[in-house]
Amino acid sequence: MFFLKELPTRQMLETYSERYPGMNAEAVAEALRLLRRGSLLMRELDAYFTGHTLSQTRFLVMIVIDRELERKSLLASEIADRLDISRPVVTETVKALSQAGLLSSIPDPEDGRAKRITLTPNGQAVLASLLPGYFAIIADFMARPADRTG
Amino acid sequence: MFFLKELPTRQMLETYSERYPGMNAEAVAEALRLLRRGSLLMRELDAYFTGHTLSQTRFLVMIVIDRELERKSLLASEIADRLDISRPVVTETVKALSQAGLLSSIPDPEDGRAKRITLTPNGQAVLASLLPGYFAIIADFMARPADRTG
DNA sequence: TTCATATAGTTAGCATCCTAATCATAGGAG
DNA sequence: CTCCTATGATTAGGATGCTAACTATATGAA
Repeated sequence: MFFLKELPTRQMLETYSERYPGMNAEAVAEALRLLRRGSLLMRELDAYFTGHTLSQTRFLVMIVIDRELERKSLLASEIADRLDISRPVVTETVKALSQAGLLSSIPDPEDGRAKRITLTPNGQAVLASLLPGYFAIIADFMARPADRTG
Repeated sequence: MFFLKELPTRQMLETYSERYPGMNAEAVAEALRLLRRGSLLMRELDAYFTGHTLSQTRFLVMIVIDRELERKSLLASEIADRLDISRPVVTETVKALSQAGLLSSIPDPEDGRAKRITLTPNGQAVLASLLPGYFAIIADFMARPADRTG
């Protein structure tokens, strides 16, 4: 998260730019807007999931399983790959979601080390119930002018 | 952080769009690109600061003090406001930076509750030494095409 | 002056993420 | 078959963020 509220003014960046000749003031300004805007959207989504006893990561874990077309299950390592998060986080997230009855994991019959993780019917229902609100937050956020996003 | 690696294809979003009529597929696609790109840049910056015994937040705390034009010091609450982070985080960050000799905080003579936090000369030097690399990472990142950012 | 309320900062406790180390199974070279 | 290495998953420990509750000081109304 990057929440610098008042981004540097153009003039401040020019000043830095004189001190640090290699720097590209326009690229920096654009990057800071990107970071700020992304963080604000993330904060809104986090609040949404927290309000539903979930988290961004737990939601995304369910999403990547749900969106598999030819398979019903993923291995923990596959989830970690698709989400670009560390494996311990997957372990912990799957444990929590399983306890909540949203996922189930069964030993892989073809690989004694692996577990196949699937959405339970309840998990599918919860995911389906969350998506409209998720899309609504995004649509609302993207419709706001960038400088009014915060 | 939001690290969904393979963003949904246009077709998948269309499919969701049929299931969830309120959703704006284009806005969602753009939002996901924003989140992914922002997260990747943040990850690169985090790695940079970690490699210099710092963190994004510690760096930003120094930045907002440094960029005050008319004042040399800020209160913890002012830092929290400018960075949009919680006060306990400021407390902890200032403590760590003070122990590292980069900040100093003295009791405010006009308000017995407050502390005035300033950059030490060493803090200014460290900040100055970090900025070129910081700007270089940003410039490099922004120069890469968006679909090759990861 | 006195008390209620607001504000500055800290502490405590929780959530979430990471890396490094560990355990168990797979799979291939010999 | 046996051993070495690779891979799936977990555990342990640390960093960083948050909210809620607390302490101390300030401020203003009665």
